[in-house]
Amino acid sequence: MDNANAAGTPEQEDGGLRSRLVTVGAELVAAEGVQALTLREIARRAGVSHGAPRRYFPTHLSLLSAIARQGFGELSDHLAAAVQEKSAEESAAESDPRAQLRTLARAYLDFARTHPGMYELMFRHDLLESGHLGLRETSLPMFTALVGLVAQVRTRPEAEARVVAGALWANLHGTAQLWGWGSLQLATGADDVEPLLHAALDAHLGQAPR
Amino acid sequence: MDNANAAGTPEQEDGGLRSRLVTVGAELVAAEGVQALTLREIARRAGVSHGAPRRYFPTHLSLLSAIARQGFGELSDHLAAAVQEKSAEESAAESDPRAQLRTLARAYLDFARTHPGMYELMFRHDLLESGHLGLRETSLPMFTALVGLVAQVRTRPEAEARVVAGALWANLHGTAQLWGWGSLQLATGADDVEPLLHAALDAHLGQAPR
DNA sequence: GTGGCGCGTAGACAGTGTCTACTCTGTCGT
DNA sequence: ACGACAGAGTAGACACTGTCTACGCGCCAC
Repeated sequence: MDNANAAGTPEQEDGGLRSRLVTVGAELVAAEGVQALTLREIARRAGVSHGAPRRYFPTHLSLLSAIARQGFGELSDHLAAAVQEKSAEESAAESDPRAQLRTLARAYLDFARTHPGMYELMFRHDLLESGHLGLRETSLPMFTALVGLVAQVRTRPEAEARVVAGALWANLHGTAQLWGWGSLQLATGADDVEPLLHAALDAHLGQAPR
Repeated sequence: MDNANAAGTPEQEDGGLRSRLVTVGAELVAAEGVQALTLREIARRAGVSHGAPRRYFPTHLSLLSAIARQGFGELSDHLAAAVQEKSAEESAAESDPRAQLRTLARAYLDFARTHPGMYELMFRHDLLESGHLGLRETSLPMFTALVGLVAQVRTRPEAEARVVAGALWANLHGTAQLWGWGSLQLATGADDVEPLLHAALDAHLGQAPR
């Protein structure tokens, strides 16, 4: 955990088995889902014996936690890229926090839709080390950024921005999860997330002047 | 599956191993969480060999689905009891749909908080049979009731009631899940769900005249 | 050279879900 | 009355999992 390429180096430094295991795990969960994330299967795909990962990850959960940590990084990148791209194509108001929140929320649901396995892993707390530092270190900054944007919009001044941000996050997460399972399609009869996304945004941020 | 006590009889008819397995499973998940819901452990606690459940449940997932089905029934009862009790103590307006939605949402979060293991199982789609009829049969009526109440409130007429109801459900589910994991406490700094519950209700139903 | 040590292998162990062969027991047809 | 039979549960095997331990191999310092 305090190794050279533990947190500093963002991508695999090719040689290291540690990062290779994480990369292989990320590919595996994307290809075959959480169920396929067996310790032995990851080791197999990395081309090592089933005992090798233990040198770097004392437990199966710690390896999965490292994979989920990379997932949070990917999510963070995905969100950052979305707002940047959006603010680039609409050259004018990059400072509109409401528009930023809109693209942020859309990108969040988009990530969950396009990376279902990884997103599931990221919130399967029974598969992650409870006190894993990396997870909170990676996810908390995203949330505080969300709080900052919500505070700028301030549709409901009496409610603390953190609470509104938390409620919005919970709404997005619930939507992602129930949609991923198919429950929301069945319940609402819709075949597109957009209406639910708009409902969540309008609800927590107030009616949009779209 | 087409046995006598398959779906018709609501509670255990004492003798039957089938219902005993479900009961034992429900107790086990309440006591020790989803991880403890092993086929062999359930059989052990039911006092039979590990092969016995196979006579009634062809697969581990089908047994877990039956347990989750009972969980949805318990949730339904819990919600019904809450609104009934509330409308009884406030003798006057039992017809106020907004108040009913309020107690409904509170009861939903309360169930998730007091039955964490069962609630987790109910939404662990990887542990449930995908096409299990009983689950949808039990959960869909609850949702249509929710839709009916939302339609009566009609804060946002342009949005379909089903979409608003779906968004509200997603919000509640996300809150329950993230709160159960501790993420929302860490993010918002709160130690009580109430603010998040109020935020969700105010957001989706409009500011309350409380 | 030789001892240590990082790094990975190989095997054992208990536990799991599934499958199959078997026993027991009560009921029914003749 | 008696044997066939179907329902219900047992017992053991199999492949697979995560963890643990003992064992090699290669490389570097001294």
